[in-house]
Amino acid sequence: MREKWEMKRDEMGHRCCGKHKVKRGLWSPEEDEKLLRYITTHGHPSWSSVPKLAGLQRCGKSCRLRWINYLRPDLKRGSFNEEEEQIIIDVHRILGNKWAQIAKHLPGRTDNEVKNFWNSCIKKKLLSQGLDPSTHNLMPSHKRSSSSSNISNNVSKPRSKTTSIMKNPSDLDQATTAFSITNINPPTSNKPNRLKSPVRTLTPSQAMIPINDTMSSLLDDENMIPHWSHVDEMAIHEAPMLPGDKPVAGVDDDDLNMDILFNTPSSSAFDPDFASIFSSAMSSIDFNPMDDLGWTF
DNA sequence: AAAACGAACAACCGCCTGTGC
DNA sequence: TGCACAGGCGGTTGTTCGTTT
Repeated sequence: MREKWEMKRDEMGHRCCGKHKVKRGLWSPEEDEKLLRYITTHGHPSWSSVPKLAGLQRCGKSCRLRWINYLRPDLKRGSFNEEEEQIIIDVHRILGNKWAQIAKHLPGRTDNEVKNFWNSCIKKKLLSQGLDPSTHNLMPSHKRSSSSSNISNNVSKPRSKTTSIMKNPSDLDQATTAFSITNINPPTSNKPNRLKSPVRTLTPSQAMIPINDTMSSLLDDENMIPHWSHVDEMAIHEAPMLPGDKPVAGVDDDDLNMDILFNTPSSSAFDPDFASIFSSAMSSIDFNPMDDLGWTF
């Protein structure tokens, strides 16, 4: 039984769309084609006007979301590979649930995709390893009882550089790099990857970015650690500009800026104590929960 | 074979921020 | 300064479909 307010809402349409009655739910191929055709020829100077001009009974937000998450030609479809997974874990450790920021480091991936992948896959992996997904620290119950886990194989790796690295906040990018975990992935599941949505078929022009070559070029040769500056460049330069697209500002300015990270009060998902935990953990000579993760420095 | 379950992903909702007036 | 609007973002819900029972 649907609530009255829900029925009223459907009659009235979206809040953002005023009185216009709009269609909701999954997009049909016809709608996709209309939107794709309109955006590729006219761009999207104003999303609120796109539905009307494109002949769609959708709200502007819905059109924007559909374009960003599904129709954009520079999107990369398919499963995340290990390098991408590692990037997500590393950046998430620094930024928290800033999916849009994380997605900027993964060319062709959307924040929604990253978020879904995190919630459906990575989160469970971390939990299965006794790691708190929000802090990436070992949970208390696992701190000294994880000997059966493969991550304990690297426990005795020596600490070195990171302590000094973290004394200079401007070196966050290096710190991010230094925080790369090796061998964090649990044994692969017996379950095969579920097929992606069968609705969309890539045309040759939408061919996949050669992720292996691309990503390997972003990795430090010895440590398989991403070069963040290169990732940023990729994110900016590989996405083709389309009509109506605004120039993408360099992410260097705000993404990995230590001052912002540690001083922004509005970062709700970001642990306010992270800065102190982070720095104390890195400078501490005593117990460091990260030891259990096998850092490679 | 069919129902139940669960994983993956698409889409929506509400809030926040930036901008123009 | 305050308001309205559009766009962006993160959290959540809904849908689909493969797997298990």
